[in-house]
Amino acid sequence: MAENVFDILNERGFIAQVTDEEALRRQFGSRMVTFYNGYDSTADSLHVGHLVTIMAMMHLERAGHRPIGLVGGGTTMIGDPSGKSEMRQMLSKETIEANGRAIHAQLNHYLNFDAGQAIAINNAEWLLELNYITFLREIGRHFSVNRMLAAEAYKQRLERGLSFIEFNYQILQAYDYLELYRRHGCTLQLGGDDQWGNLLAGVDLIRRIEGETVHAMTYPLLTTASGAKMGKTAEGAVWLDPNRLSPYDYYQYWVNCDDRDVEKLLKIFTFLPIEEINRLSALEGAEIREAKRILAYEATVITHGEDEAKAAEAAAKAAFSSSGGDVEAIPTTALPRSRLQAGLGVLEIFAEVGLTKSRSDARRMLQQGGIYVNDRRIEDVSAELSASDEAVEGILLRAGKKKYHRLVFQD
RNA sequence: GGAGGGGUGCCCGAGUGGUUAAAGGGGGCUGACUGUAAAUCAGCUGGCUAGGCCUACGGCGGUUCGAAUCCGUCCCCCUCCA
Repeated sequence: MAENVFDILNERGFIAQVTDEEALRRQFGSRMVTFYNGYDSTADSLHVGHLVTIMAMMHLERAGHRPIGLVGGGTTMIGDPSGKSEMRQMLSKETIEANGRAIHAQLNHYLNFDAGQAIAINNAEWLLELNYITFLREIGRHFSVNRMLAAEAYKQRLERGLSFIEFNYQILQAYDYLELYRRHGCTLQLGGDDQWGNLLAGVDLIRRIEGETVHAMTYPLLTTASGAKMGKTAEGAVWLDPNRLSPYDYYQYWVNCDDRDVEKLLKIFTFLPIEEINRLSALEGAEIREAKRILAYEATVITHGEDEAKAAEAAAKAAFSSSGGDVEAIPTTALPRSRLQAGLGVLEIFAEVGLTKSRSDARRMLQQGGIYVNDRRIEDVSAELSASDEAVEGILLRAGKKKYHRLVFQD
């Protein structure tokens, strides 16, 4: 008998709050559960912050349950105020639609929409055509403003101001759950812990209208050991779309994680067995890097596939270890050889390939000793690259300790 | 609609006519130490044709030799009243 997927999720740290642990556990053990997780269509790609939800859905799907990937084409028109300090900028309908399509395509990468196991759905389908008065009479009457105002999720906004449009978000999300319950027999909604209030609203609504008990479960909101939100860097989100963040950089994100986070990340972002994770987490000192390499590799396989993961790993090896590896997968820019022959300013090229934000930035970094060409530190601000710098593999540029870029030249 | 308060660099936040590319903190970056970790210490943190110029304190216009700082106007946000 296979292990109950609830226990798997619990053991791996996916569960923050559940409406009824035992009931849900029984459901998982006795029948196929249809569940959903919604995604705002605020961008055309998901990021690592969403990956927790995706991993949980994959676990559930593997256990034979049915995921619904809901894209919030309707709710994104409103904007969720939960835990936010300000109203989000309104997006155009066209943008929201395009984003929704992109997100579904991305989810299909992890879940089996095509195979018919998972269901892709967009709440624009029912929300956009709602009749205001009808909706208020049928759905709105079940919501207590008093209770909504008391909710933790709105606390911050009650101090700073909450517009009526946003105040409706929770109601619409609750209605989504009802709609999915009716259409697909969906009896479980998943979401981040900041969604707890929104999830419960749906559970309550279904109890009141349908007289049925359904469930809600939240994931913990992951933060890194240093306190930052998981999946955010100074440069922005860690995107899952390879066009927004290359597999190489994605791999680097994981391999650079804090020691203290390794165990947690392995449990959530890989499918490695717990025993293996325990072994890796027990490593100490420099050996933890081995665990990080495995984490980075496994996580990259899940999002970008085995080939890209291998390439990213080989590139990392080429850049960071003394032997072996493959420079091919280091981010590379091809330039006409004529530019090299004409003398290519170091500041110029660093800024051009994006290793530094600007020439000024490159100049600053150079003066601080952070600019390297072929692993030789450049001291002269006016230095230029010439044909003699070109090796078989091209020219390797490095900014600081970790950022590499390779130049190749074509006739 | 009325009264009051406010919009400053990635964020928070000082600054109320010149020495202000703008205190301080956070974040970020570089260097040292290391293990592509953390912590610590030091430096840096608008751009450029680089020691000179340009752009910057919500928008536009004005006063002035000179404005983030004064005046006008517009936009936006908050608080109280309606």
